[in-house]
Amino acid sequence: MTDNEKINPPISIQTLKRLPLYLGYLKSLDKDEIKIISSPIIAKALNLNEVQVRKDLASIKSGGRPKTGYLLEKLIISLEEYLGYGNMNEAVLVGVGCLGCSLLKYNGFENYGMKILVGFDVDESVIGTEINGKRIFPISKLKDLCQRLHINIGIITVTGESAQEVCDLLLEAGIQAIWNFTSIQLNVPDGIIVQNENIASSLAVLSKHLKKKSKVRK
Amino acid sequence: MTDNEKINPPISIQTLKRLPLYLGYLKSLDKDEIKIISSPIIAKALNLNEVQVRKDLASIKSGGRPKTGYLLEKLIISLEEYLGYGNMNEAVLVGVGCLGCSLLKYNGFENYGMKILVGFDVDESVIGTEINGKRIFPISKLKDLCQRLHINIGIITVTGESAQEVCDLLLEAGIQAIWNFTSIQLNVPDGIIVQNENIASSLAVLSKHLKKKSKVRK
DNA sequence: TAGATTGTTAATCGATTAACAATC
DNA sequence: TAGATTGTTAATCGATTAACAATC
Repeated sequence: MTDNEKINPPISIQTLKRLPLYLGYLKSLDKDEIKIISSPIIAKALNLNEVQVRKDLASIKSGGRPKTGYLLEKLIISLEEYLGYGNMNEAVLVGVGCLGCSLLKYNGFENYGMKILVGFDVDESVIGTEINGKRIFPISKLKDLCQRLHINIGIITVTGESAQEVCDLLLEAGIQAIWNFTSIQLNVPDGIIVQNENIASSLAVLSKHLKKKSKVRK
Repeated sequence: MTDNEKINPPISIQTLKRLPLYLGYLKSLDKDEIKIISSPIIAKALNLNEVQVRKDLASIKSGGRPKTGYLLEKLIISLEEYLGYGNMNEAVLVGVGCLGCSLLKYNGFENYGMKILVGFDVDESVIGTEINGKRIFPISKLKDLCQRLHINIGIITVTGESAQEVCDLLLEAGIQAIWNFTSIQLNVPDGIIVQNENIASSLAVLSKHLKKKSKVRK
């Protein structure tokens, strides 16, 4: 453990995932009307336990005050700072199919500190075109371009069959984090993070729940 | 606890989410070549603990045999059965924007036991059109149509501002499960499941990881 | 029989929740 | 001061991992 970690223990991944929820809720409030907000109110709005909210917020230096609560504006700034929404991470996307295309078109990522610069594909018919201002390059240019642009994040929206291949290519190009939209489990070396966006897992939870309900009804 | 639960304890949500991963991996294997598969092999392929794999597979009746392992074909069938990939859940999608459109175009859901029947929107220019064979209706038809078709799942791909409104409408129409692609936390009564597909949370994990790495490198 | 693997019981680990002191 | 709220320490809960008996 480094000295830094002794003083600022790393927050849990669960807490980290909740921080954007807090931020989203706080930003939805009317800043002119509400100056101060408390953990019980946040907890109620987001269906969370109020102790959990306090603990989460305490883990970033949120400056809450006993009796008073948290200063709304200050809390928003703390969260944005912690989540790094100020300094943009740059990404490339590989696989400009149906899903890839809609991610390229989506402009909301920039609110979360990520910007997709370019796309890659093998399909001649999309290479050279622009989608939402983002140029599509042949996959042969991937390594060179990523290295030159110092890209950190690779988004994989190809089919399952080519996912690992694309992943390896991205790693060769020096990418540090992968956002995986395929249902394949990617093999990466230690230190590289893979975030899986797994539709099948979500659907499994949904449909199991439905099945249970229909059984109860019978 | 019901008698049924005493005999077949409900599996944990974590296990449930991993089942599609097992299935995907097993299906990717060559059935002609591989007849039998063991937990250490599955675990290695998916970067999981082998005890976890065994426990997960034991929770559905997978019929593994000591010394031998699991019969590949039988295991696939057990998983598909448990996940209910045989009987289709029917869904509607509300919000035919950029993301909604690409979900309508995506045909992979049917492999996971879900079928989107129709879409809804307020935008006159999309109402009446078809996307991938799915008709788009005005939102005023939502309640009637969902009730008549006995729809179970509602997919919300509208903007955050109208998300709760749409959610309430879906609940009125008798929907039992909601797949929420907005970053809003939806309020639903007990017994309704909401599965959040939260891009902001995923990005928070990715970018925190990158920040830590760049610090270490300094 | 010996070796390999499953399935289960016990131990460990981590996250959530409860209790409570500190504080404005 | 009394009441409300934060932040932290302790207790609980649930999931993962380890140990091991059962078995082919």
